[in-house]
Amino acid sequence: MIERSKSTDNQMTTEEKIMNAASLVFMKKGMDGARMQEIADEAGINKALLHYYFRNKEKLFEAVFKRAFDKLMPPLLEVFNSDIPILEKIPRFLNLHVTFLRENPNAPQFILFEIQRNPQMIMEFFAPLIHSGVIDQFKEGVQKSIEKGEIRPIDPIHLLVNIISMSVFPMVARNLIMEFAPFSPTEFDQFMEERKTSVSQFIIKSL
Amino acid sequence: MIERSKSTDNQMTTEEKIMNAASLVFMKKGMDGARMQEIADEAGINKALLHYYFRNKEKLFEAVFKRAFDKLMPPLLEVFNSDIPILEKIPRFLNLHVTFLRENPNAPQFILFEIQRNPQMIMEFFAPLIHSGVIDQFKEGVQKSIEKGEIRPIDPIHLLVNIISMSVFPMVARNLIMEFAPFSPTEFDQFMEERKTSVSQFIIKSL
DNA sequence: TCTATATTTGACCAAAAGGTTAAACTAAAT
DNA sequence: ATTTAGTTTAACCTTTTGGTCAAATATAGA
Repeated sequence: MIERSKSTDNQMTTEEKIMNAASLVFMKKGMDGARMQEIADEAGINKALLHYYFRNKEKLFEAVFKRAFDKLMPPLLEVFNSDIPILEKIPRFLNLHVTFLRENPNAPQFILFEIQRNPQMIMEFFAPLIHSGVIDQFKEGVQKSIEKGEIRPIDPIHLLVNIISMSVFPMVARNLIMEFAPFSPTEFDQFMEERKTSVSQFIIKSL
Repeated sequence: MIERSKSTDNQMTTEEKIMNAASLVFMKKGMDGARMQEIADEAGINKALLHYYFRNKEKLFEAVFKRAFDKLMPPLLEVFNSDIPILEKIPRFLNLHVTFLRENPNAPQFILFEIQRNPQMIMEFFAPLIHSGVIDQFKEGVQKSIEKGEIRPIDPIHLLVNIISMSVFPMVARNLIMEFAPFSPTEFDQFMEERKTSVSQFIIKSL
């Protein structure tokens, strides 16, 4: 009998196996669409074990969400919090972010959908980030660059939204783009790689 | 007793009431999260009536999806299919699209999520669009503009993805942006209105 | 080896949710 | 007024699904 390709590697602890399987299933199907049985199958264990390690679906989901969130945010902050000038921040951000997205293709869609499903969760996870002053720092950085004449006058929020949009959205619309372009998975991957420089140029040119 | 705010207007036919209620609930909760009972309540009718008009949840969902899709696509195509030069297409597209998005705030997220949930549906809905040659037409238009020296050399697909990203993504990340900016619903609305010109300028400047 | 603790399982359970049905109600046609 | 076709409902059924439990198995310490 042929082995199914599961998230089962014998060296992993059961808890890790569960987390990986849950991550896979939740990211693909969302909280509502995910089935505990499917997660158990994917982890190669019994369903009751899920409840042994994580009390219930909600708790398991939160653990998965938190892990995805904690993997996403640090590199993002690292760039925005640094003191390098805005024109250098942009290519650096795109590099880090596109790399992350390639390794976690379903993360953005997952986070965005769950935010809409349960907006209260935004508070819990994003509140500390919001109050850390990253945004204000970014705004100030842009303002200074404008005063120095390095870039044209532009609303910092619009600029920020533009940057995030162009790096995140293509991953969210991945399947759609692949159909329209049309791209094979490999070609799409290359497309995203190109965007590191392509989008950097695009933004810098417009400033 | 105070009347609840339902999708119930006495002049609507039952079928319309159901479609509107289903649209509301499906858009907010997605296929998996939506409950037939909730749709029935929202429409102010009995649950069995849903099955009388639409055989089952799947069929009802398809009807809702189709309606959303048919409302989204025509204006989009109208602009891209027209023969006006690319530099005029951009502001026109943004105008139409942002206006549509404001009236259907949950449509993009809804469509994107469901495409991921059931990729097969892409084919059914988007196939005719893809084979209509819109994309090739857009590519040619950009190429011509490049040759005429109207815009700098740029990969048309990257350009197209940039345009779509900057207009669609802010609506998908609506809740997030409102928290971060921070914006009230009214302010966010104004923000999107600003983007009609802001993004147009941003793109044109970069070309 | 024997005991105690942690892990894992198969069998169940109760609630939720989609779907069905037969009967009641309405409104138009004869 | 009666019939007929379309509409609406309350009650019910079945399947799915998250969750539980007692028993079995492995693991480590005395």
